[in-house]
Amino acid sequence: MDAIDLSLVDLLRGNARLSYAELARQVGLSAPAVHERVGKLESSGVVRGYRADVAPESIGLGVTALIGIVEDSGADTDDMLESLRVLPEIESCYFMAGVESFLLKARVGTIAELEQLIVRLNRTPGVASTRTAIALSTKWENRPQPVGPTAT
Amino acid sequence: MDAIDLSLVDLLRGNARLSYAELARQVGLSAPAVHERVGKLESSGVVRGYRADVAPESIGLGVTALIGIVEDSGADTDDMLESLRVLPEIESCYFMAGVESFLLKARVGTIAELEQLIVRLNRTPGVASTRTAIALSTKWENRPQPVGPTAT
DNA sequence: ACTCTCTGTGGATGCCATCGACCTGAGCCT
DNA sequence: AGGCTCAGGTCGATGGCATCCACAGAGAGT
Repeated sequence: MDAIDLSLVDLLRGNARLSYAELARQVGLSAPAVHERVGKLESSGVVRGYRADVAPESIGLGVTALIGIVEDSGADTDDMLESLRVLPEIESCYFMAGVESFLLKARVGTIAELEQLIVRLNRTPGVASTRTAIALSTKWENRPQPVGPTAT
Repeated sequence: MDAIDLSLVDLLRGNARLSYAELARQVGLSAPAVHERVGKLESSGVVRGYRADVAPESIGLGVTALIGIVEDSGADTDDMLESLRVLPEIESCYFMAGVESFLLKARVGTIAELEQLIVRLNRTPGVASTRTAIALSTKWENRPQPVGPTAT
């Protein structure tokens, strides 16, 4: 991970569809060299994938909620994780310090679906209680912070 | 937004670097037709961009925190938003229902940097108080939920 | 029925991805 | 010092892809 790798990562976080030729121009290497570097970044796990950033409301996912979960004493955390993982509405799952062991970001189409999700969560073995906060609007999300030599 | 557009969105959320030719094969259209559809999805704002998904710890952002912000009574929400927007550590910002007006997801390299960020937030005009929860680990994040005709 | 529009196909062309051969400099052993 | 080795680069070739253009067919409105 030298400075050129960081530049490549930064460029691809800004636009994942840049061609290798364009990346090569930006970092001052040849296209095959960039191809090899990006391949190594992928296989070493630095770059996990490439995702289109889609406006959620335009695909029928207009409701965003953040849900904290308090575990039962004696609950098996791994089992709980598996129960959470199969719920597609849960887009993110953090294991937290604090009373609430998990913090979930969930996205659904309607409040009714959110209600169903919460009911299902409360029925899940190991869940003692949940606390749901609804996002009225998303100001921004997953903004990539520049990581390289910001000022050039 | 017909079924083919939804398939394209799903495919690109899974792998943003798929070629138009490959997308065309998947949805059963010609490459130029797919090119035009994707172009329209982009210019209509459905597809906002394409991002490489990078393991944050590998670029020196190993600490994730979620920060709730309680506004001063009489604070100007728009001004606050601008103050938050300039802080690059804040990757996501939701305007919430509830006592805490904002919920931020911040990513920094060290706990010391997190401390500095919290101090800065508490000094920001309009901020009455903050509440920070640290993520011990990220189980998954921004998992794209399938949207199209899931079972085919 | 005519025609307008929208969305598709097929063909042509130039750029890009990708492979293989070869080059170069750093580090290290003798 | 001299030379081995290897990581990581350049260059050139080739086949596939992006992208432009001309044109075709389905529906809607008149």
